[in-house]
Amino acid sequence: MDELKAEANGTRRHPAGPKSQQRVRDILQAGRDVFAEKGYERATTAEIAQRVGVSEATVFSYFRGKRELCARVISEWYDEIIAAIEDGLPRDGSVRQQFAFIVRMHLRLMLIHGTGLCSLVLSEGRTKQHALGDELTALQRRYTAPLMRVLAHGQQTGQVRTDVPLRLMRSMVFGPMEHVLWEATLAHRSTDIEVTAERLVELLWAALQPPAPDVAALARLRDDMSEAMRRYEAAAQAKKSAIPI
Amino acid sequence: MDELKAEANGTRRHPAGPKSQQRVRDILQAGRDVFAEKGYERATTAEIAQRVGVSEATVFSYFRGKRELCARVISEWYDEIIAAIEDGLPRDGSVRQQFAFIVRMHLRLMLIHGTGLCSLVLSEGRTKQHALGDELTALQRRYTAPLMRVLAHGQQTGQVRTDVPLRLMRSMVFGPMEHVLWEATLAHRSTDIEVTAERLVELLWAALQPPAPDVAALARLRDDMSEAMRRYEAAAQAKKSAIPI
Amino acid sequence: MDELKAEANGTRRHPAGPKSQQRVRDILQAGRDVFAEKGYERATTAEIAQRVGVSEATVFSYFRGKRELCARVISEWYDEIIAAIEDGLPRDGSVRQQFAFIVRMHLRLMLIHGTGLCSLVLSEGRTKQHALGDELTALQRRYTAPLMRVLAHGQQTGQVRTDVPLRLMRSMVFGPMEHVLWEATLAHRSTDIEVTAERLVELLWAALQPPAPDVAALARLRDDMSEAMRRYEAAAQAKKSAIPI
Amino acid sequence: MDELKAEANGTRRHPAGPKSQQRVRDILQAGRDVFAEKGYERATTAEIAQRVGVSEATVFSYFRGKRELCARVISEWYDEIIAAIEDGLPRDGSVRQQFAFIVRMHLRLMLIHGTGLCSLVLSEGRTKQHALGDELTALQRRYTAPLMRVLAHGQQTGQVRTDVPLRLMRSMVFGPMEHVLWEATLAHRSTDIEVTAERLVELLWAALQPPAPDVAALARLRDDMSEAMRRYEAAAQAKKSAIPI
DNA sequence: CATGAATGAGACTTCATTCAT
DNA sequence: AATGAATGAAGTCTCATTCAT
Repeated sequence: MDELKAEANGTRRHPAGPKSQQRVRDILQAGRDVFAEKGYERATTAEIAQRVGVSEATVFSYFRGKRELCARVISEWYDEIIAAIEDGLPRDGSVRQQFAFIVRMHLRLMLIHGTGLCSLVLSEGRTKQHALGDELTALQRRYTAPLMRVLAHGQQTGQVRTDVPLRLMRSMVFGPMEHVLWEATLAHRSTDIEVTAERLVELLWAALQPPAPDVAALARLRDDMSEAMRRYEAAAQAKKSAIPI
Repeated sequence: MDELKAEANGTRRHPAGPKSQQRVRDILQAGRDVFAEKGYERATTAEIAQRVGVSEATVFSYFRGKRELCARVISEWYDEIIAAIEDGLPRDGSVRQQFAFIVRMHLRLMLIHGTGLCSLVLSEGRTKQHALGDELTALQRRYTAPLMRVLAHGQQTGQVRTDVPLRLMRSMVFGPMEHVLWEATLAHRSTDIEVTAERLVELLWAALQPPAPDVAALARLRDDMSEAMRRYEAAAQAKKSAIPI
Repeated sequence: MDELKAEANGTRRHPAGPKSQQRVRDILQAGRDVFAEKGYERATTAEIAQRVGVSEATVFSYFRGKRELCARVISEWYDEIIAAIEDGLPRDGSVRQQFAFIVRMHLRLMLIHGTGLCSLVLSEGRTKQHALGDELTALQRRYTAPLMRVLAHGQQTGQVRTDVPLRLMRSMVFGPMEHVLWEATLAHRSTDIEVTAERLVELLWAALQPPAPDVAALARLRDDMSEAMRRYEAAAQAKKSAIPI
Repeated sequence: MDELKAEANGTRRHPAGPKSQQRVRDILQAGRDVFAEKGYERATTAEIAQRVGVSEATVFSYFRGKRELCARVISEWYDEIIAAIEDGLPRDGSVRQQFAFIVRMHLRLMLIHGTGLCSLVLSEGRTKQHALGDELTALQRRYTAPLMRVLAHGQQTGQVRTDVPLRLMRSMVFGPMEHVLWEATLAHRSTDIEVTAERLVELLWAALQPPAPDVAALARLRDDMSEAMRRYEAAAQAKKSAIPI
């Protein structure tokens, strides 16, 4: 991100005066809003400039172009969110506590700015030929790093299962969160995000725990039995009513 | 979907000749590809026409416009996927088998056409004022319906936890799948999707099970079963040797 | 018009079978409706074809193109209207009666088909480079011929003034009629066209009569006097109130 | 009109710089020419831009679109013509003088820009669903207001007949003028518009006068006047010769 | 520094018209 | 005789981007 900043701010025109820095912040803020609301394609530099109250040309004198501005918006946002999680992480807490913290913070932080940014990242991040590609990947790695560390630590202490690749577990954690966030935006129904967060932690934690092989197998056995019995009973019932004689 | 079809074909110019139908199919195919690759905004009617090998005007004589074409692409794709899942679902299988089937099929079907369509739906579906909005919602409901039924059935038979809203469980299931799919596309590393599917099923199933199963009771059940089986087998064996014919 | 018909019907493809003639009539009818409703530019061959219930290609096999069709529509319409006036004109009536008949018929006939055709002629007739130019001029001459004859006759018998070019009198007659027709269409207020016609006849007839030089001059004198008196009185009044002493 | 102006300028991009205003004027001028020549539909933004010597994009940065430009053209033109008539109207003149002034000015002003604008207004004004509809109606009312006032005044002073609705008289006046203007444009023959104007005034005035003036009474009035004048002149003459200094 | 002004490139869309069948 | 199918040409409009002032 630092090299991004340098690139954006230095290659163009403006020395790093304090006024200049404020301008950059204003533009980034407006850009964040507009990109989040409209998505990359539908956002226009005109609207961003207008929200800042400057001319389009000014925007282009601080940023090389729309794409760079978008890249900066995304990276700033990632920075904030990463900092918030890294700073707040209860280092002395249990693995489960740390895990819960991350999930909770993620959901909270995302919803502060609506899910626009989130899906911006997801949609635009996917596009190849988008120049952002590399930096974005780096950011995403940094972003998921805290969770990865927690999970790895959990594996070492036997609290997290080791029979599944970490990458899959990451999907297992972030996937539902994104999904929940989308639903929260789509449905105007104001989901109680705190309640949802706690439930999600519980569900996820259940999935992440080492399989108590016995119990799981037993449960499976019970389920199979149960199914078999039900099917038998249904069949018996059918026969009875079908053949009254 | 049927009214979509009617709307698209016929209102414009071409009666339902056989050649006409083929053209429609060709355009839909090209549209699917391009929309999937580029997303709605970056896709151009020019490129779609060019891939079919016709002029843009031809495309517009079969579909009212870019948006309608996109809507048709999405709905056709949903139709396929829904049909595949509804038709293939093992109705006599256990809840777990059905669940596993859905997850597996989902991952497979999505990857046939790349993740483009998937994220197209997600990105475009999110945008309000997109006119597609309503039909899309309906399709998504139909799409997730099988899973919802399976989960609900599982809850009735005590195999799926009831302490969490179904909606959250849906996010819990589809979220990771989407995430996995994105990773699969992003990283060119060809993940073995079948293996991943099995692992995902296991993780998810663990999350969905009722919490705190009574281990002791389960063990007792198992023992009773075991005993019963053994007795049965012994009896069978005895019979077999008694009646060689 | 006859050469138009020949041109349209012969140069293309269709021999003059009775079926073919019916087709031509149908298309002309639909064309009349659409051109009248939409104006030349906004009318589309597609809509015309659709109203007839044939394909666009069929329309083009009977008429060389949109422009020719429009020309035919206009000329047919002129034919009708001219015939109606020529046939109905009371040859034994007085000049005033004949004049009144023409005005009345004009207003009636125009309103049968709405003012669309009327303004179509006026708008499109004006456009140079419209190919219709020449034929249209000829038609308009034929169209106004009855009126011109009546007026000329009136001049010979001393019932119509001779101090004004016939051309100007034509404008004097047709101008108000067109204006009235436009107002009738614009305002949905259903003007009683018959009453308006009678009033118009009276106004126009007054204008067309030879100036009884004495009377006119006298009237003018009276008006001037009247004005002078009023001004004087106003001035006196002002003075009185201004200078109370 | 003012809200039109505000709407057009400013909402798009350019603040009201001096250069900007000139551009607006240039574009309006070119727009006026092109719309007048071609009519609304056949006019193209490309041609307008080309005549100004700028790119199409520039035109669209000053006006929201073709329609708004056309609306502005029409309203500017109306403004000019209304101002010219309102400013020049001889307020102290007789009713006939005022009437003659309006007719003369109308014909002159219209011909300055050809009849294109005139028929543009008439053709486009007629089209329903044209968005211009409302503003246009208002403008037309303002435009005909001076004439209406003069006629009403004439009615009060007995110089204009009262047995016919004002609306019909308006058609009676504007109708022939439009017709004359069209003929003037169609026929390249350069009509002497001043002569025509005077003749038209005479014809129209004849139509507007109260019917059946009492010739006898008028003659008596004239004789009285005449006698009075003669007496006055004789007296004046006497005085003049009596007091030579 | 900031911006007013301009624009090239390209998007979607419409429609009269042609032609093989 | 009729038409299904296709399209070239053109139109309106949008927007990121540049540059002289």
